Amino acid sequence: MQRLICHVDMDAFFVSVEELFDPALRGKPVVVGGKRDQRGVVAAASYAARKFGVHSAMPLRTASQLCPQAIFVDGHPERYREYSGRVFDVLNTFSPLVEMASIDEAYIDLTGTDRLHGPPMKAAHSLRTAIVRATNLKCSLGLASSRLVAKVSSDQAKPSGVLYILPGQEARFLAPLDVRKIPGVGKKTEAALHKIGIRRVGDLARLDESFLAARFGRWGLALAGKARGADAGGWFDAEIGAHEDPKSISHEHTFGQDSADTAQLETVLLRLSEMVARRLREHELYARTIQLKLRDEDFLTITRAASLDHATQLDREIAGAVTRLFREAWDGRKPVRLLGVHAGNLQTFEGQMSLLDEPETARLRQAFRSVDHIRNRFGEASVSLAKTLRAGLRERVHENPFDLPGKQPKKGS
DNA sequence: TCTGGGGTCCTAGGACCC
DNA sequence: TCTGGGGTCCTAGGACCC
Repeated sequence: MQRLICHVDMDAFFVSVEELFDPALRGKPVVVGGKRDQRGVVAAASYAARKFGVHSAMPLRTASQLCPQAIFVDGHPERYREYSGRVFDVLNTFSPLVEMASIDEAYIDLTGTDRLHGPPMKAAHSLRTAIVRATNLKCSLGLASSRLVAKVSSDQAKPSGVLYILPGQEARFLAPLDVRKIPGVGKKTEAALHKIGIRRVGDLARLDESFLAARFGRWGLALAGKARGADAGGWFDAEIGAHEDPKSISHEHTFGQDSADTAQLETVLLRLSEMVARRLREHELYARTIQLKLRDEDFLTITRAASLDHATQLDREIAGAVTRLFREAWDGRKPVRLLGVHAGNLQTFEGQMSLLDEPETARLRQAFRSVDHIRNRFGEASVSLAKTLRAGLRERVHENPFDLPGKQPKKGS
């Protein structure tokens, strides 16, 4: 069956939500992200502000210079989450296959829903009407046979439009667009492509795959696929709405003023560690690798990581690890602009428990190493011996109620 | 211009193992 | 020891997205 993916993108989301809470903002140049003289960047700008060249990710101070009459407001994440949830609920009434890709955009799989919702354009308009009714917010919709093309087409439909790319027309739709329109092509890749004379997606599609692969590595290969409209690998291929645990959890803080006050810096690290630990517990995840991020007054940024001998979700252990890293990494003189705490190598409960049982896992690992060693030295003749050993060990493993089947260590070489 | 905070994925070198 | 070729894990950094 022909896949039909719809990408929903809320228009000027943060600004529009703020306008709901303060209608006086409507039509005015509005910048969401903080005060005009604060350290920080623009999270969202109203269309009136964009006319002055203000755009998201721009420093607030720059935005203030470009558009002195702009109204600067703080962001309200709780409000955005609330409205994001409403959008999700609406989409969920159209199809169970819904995925919020970020706070203001979603994918919905409408494959095979024409009996229910009518043809693609009709379905899209019903969707948009339902969203407006539930939120009073505008959005743009892109429909296509892949996530990639759906996303690009919703962008082309802005503001407040609907665009459907017919199956088979993907490459024709993409060809005249700037390469920058392809998700994943940022400033650097764009510059690299411009350097070799490639400006539009069509130029990219004409290139040899092997040339792109040689020039841009694995990413080049994906790029070639994308230029032709394919969901080239990774997340783009995944089923819509598949739940996935986060791969990392982090918090960071930029100081209002750079600081070289050890006590203050370590207090912030402690607080960030607590925030990370709390979120780990919320997700019921355990981190094995703790990473410090440190940015100095010259904006020089380093990261230092340490892997623990067991995974944790405890404030104390995370703070301890990150403080050790900090004391090694910071000379105590250069003022610090930013500190961050990052938890990676995340494990679920089961993985965590088998690791807790340390002498047992150490013995197991040792045993498997011996098995592999025997196999390497004595070849095929030893296979049955290895099998027997494994079977025996699996029994032992099962005795541990927290260790689930299928969790044995990986085979050696 | 003076550069947030939360993520994902990729690369590359080195340690270590067999 | 002049020296191979898998593989995994760890760490650091960077591009990119919203």
